[in-house]
Amino acid sequence: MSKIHDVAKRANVSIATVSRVLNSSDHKVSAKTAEKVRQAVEELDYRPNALARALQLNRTMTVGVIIPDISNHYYAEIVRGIQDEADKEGYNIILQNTDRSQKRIVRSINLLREKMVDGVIFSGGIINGYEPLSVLNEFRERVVVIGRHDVNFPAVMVDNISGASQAVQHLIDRGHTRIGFIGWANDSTTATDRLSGYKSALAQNRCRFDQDLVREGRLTPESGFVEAQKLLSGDKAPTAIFAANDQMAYGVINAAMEFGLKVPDDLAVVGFDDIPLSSFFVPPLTTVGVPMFSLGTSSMRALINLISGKISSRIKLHKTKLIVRKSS
Amino acid sequence: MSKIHDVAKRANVSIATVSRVLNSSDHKVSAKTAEKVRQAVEELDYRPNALARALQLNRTMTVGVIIPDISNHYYAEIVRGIQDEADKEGYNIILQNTDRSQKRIVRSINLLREKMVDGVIFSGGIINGYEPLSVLNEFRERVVVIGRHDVNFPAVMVDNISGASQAVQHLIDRGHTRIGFIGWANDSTTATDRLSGYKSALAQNRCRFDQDLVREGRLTPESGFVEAQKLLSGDKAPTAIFAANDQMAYGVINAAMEFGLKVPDDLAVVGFDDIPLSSFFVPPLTTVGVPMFSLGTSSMRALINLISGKISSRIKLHKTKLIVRKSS
DNA sequence: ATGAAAGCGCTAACAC
DNA sequence: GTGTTAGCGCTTTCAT
Repeated sequence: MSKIHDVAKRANVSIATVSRVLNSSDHKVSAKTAEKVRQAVEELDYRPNALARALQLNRTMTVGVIIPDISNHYYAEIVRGIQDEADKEGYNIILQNTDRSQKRIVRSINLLREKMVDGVIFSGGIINGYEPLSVLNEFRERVVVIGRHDVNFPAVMVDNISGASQAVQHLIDRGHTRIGFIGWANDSTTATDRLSGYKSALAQNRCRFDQDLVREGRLTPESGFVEAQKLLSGDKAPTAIFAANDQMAYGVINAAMEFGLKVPDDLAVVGFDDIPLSSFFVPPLTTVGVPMFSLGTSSMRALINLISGKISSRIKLHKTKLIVRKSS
Repeated sequence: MSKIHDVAKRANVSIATVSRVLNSSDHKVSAKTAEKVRQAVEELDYRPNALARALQLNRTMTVGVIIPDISNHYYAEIVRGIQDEADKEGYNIILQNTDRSQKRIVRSINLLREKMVDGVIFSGGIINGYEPLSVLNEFRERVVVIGRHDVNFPAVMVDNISGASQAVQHLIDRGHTRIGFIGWANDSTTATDRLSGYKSALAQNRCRFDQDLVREGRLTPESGFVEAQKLLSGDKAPTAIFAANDQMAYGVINAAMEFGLKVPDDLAVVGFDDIPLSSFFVPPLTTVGVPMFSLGTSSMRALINLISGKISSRIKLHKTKLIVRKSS
């Protein structure tokens, strides 16, 4: 692996000169010398050592991305957005999965500190009022959070309240009044916001809110299946179920079949997220589309702005979109 | 951000001593001094600068992972496996998406070279006989490839031939003789192997191979839909279709509905991969399970062995498993 | 327009 | 058992 020194020797110049032409510094270098250097670089297939460069410049051009789980489509899509945007500006990312574990979040942050990342994007898991928050503060003005607004960092989020409200309004428009809701444990603003939207649509239409119709799943098809069974086996079963994510909605549809209920005739089902398979599910799932890719790009954009000292608005709210298909 | 110097000063020792206790070097340090140092580290919340460390040690403890697209479940799951294994040994990964573009593959590899990664795991996209191959060679003994054996690197792969063959055998056992196949463009060994398995099962059972029954999709539900339509509208339509991945199988099932065909009664459908939603599809999809997570862990393990100079077998073949559900 | 040399934060060889 | 120092590969100030 050749170093700047080798290039300098081959081009008969000093390493300072090599550095100058490679970084197109404002220091003038004669065209002829520059050409010689470029030639040598080519011949040696020289690549500057990013480590040495970063150490000197105090800029690694890499950012940390902390998420619960990359094998979850939601985060995978966000990460893709982050990377595409990062790529444009020459940034790379180091990915950390936390499975929402407090301990792993702290470990991840500390590791990213050691690796001297230029900033971090955080999504998923609790960070408020806990150790992670203080550790994250080490990054000061270089943190962007996806999906939470209850924390003192710039945030990129989805308007979950209005999204959920739209979904429920749609169901009400279809004539439903007993609408079940399957959410998940309320340690996340996403979960509570979707529940709020559900409640608010109900209230706006003077439908009675019934605590027996709301259940907590665990975001998996399995849990959607289980909770739907409970909802459906009561004596006052709902005629429609709004699942707070698509995967649970799949479980709901399966449960409906189990009960001999036709979707959407006997039971209408609406999901949330619009993951890629939802349009090919049988029946194709009505759902609230979340622009995950855009969440990724815009969080990365915000972070780049932060890093380069530009101020950007502290909260960017992304709109959802109701996608009506055959399950409702 | 405090540095080793600050710690040394606070503990009243030299930086060498600090370094020693932090790296538990075999150089002896008295228990009392060590304690003083640890105290200072704690108080200052000191974290060693990994850049400086890596520059000195010529080891970054990060590896590059090159894949087509993280938003594709298949790769997301592999990456999760890679990361979990990497974590155990203190490695981190830098992720590169290439969308199988030749140019982006080369760019990625060069970037990873600059970042001085300790090794790379490569999956997806063509690398044989092209520029990428020669660039990858820069990493010499520190490359592991997932899914190809036609290239001169240690490889971790899936036994696609026997997997496909199992699937087709299953269909034949169910009484089918006209079995359609939807694969994809044959620039990938995965694609050709799955086709080979299909053919070999046919041959073993003395079923005639009919070129009209094999089609090429593009791995998406949409393309599965389209190709299935073509298969189904011919005058000698198959009674079963084996799609070379689950997503295309979803499309096939949708096409069947379009034709008023009941699955599995009028048309049996088998997929490949077993992505998480397949068990909740309607009907639940019969498919060939690919151990993606294990592909990830075992490729990372192989790479770690390579890095630490241990020899490991050059090819590790992972078995698939036929999962019979309701679509066949 | 070009070169010499300091220094980014760390490890390890060498002194004592 | 502890300290001093060279050097990892680069950028940049200061000379010339």
